[in-house]
Amino acid sequence: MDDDGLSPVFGALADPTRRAILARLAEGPAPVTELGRPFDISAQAVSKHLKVLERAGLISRTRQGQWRPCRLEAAPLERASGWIEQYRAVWEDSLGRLEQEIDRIQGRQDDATHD
Amino acid sequence: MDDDGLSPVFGALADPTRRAILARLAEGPAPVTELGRPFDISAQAVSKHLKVLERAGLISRTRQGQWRPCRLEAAPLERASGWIEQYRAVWEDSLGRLEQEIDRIQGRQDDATHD
DNA sequence: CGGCTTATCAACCATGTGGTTGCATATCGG
DNA sequence: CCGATATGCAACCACATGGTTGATAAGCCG
Repeated sequence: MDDDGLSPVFGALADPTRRAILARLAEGPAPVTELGRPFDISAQAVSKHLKVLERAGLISRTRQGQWRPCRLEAAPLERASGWIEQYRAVWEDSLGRLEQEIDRIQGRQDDATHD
Repeated sequence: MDDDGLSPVFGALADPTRRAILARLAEGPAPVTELGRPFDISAQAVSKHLKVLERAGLISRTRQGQWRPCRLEAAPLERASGWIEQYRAVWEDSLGRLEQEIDRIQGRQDDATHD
């Protein structure tokens, strides 16, 4: 199967808390406590979210005193975007063509019945 | 929380089988049996994948005789792409700037210690 | 050293996923 | 109506997720 590591990336993106964390991280690195502040969850839950993001390669963590600042790693986002962009033609142009195709096939069935 | 339904979409994308199904569907509608043919899984497993895709709004199913042809619905892909594209600047341009920022902060700490 | 903050690890629980098998249903085609 | 095909539903299993609480390690600061 063609898995260039996109599954963990999309999986990490499939959670609003993690998407919000990435949004915050886009403005610059931040330690765990600050990342979790907006959410009504424990620090441990935040830590688990970060682990998911890290396994997907979306963030990297360094040590700085007792803080572990997280940094956004955008490369996986670029690959994910590239995958979706394959379908840009579908939603921009070919979608109407596809629908017409279906109508054509269904129309042919109608012809066969009432003729 | 800002959840405009992107979580199910990314969740559906987080599986290589489902991504392959979408790839096949991009070429046109197809019934369940044909969608499952390339994979070494049961028809029921395919059906469950399709249910996940359907709940995410990525496909729609119609009835045509005993077949239930699936059709790709690209709108959620467009929204997902839009979300990721927010970060294009990060991986295209600002990434280096971000790294420099970190180096600057760390450098300032070094200054404080050895000065 | 002792205490505070930061952050992670471990165990637990409920739920979803990804697969299976078995059964039910619907439709075509004799 | 009967049988074959296409598809869905339900139950089950193993495992991951997303949350909790409790304990623990690592750093700062007094």
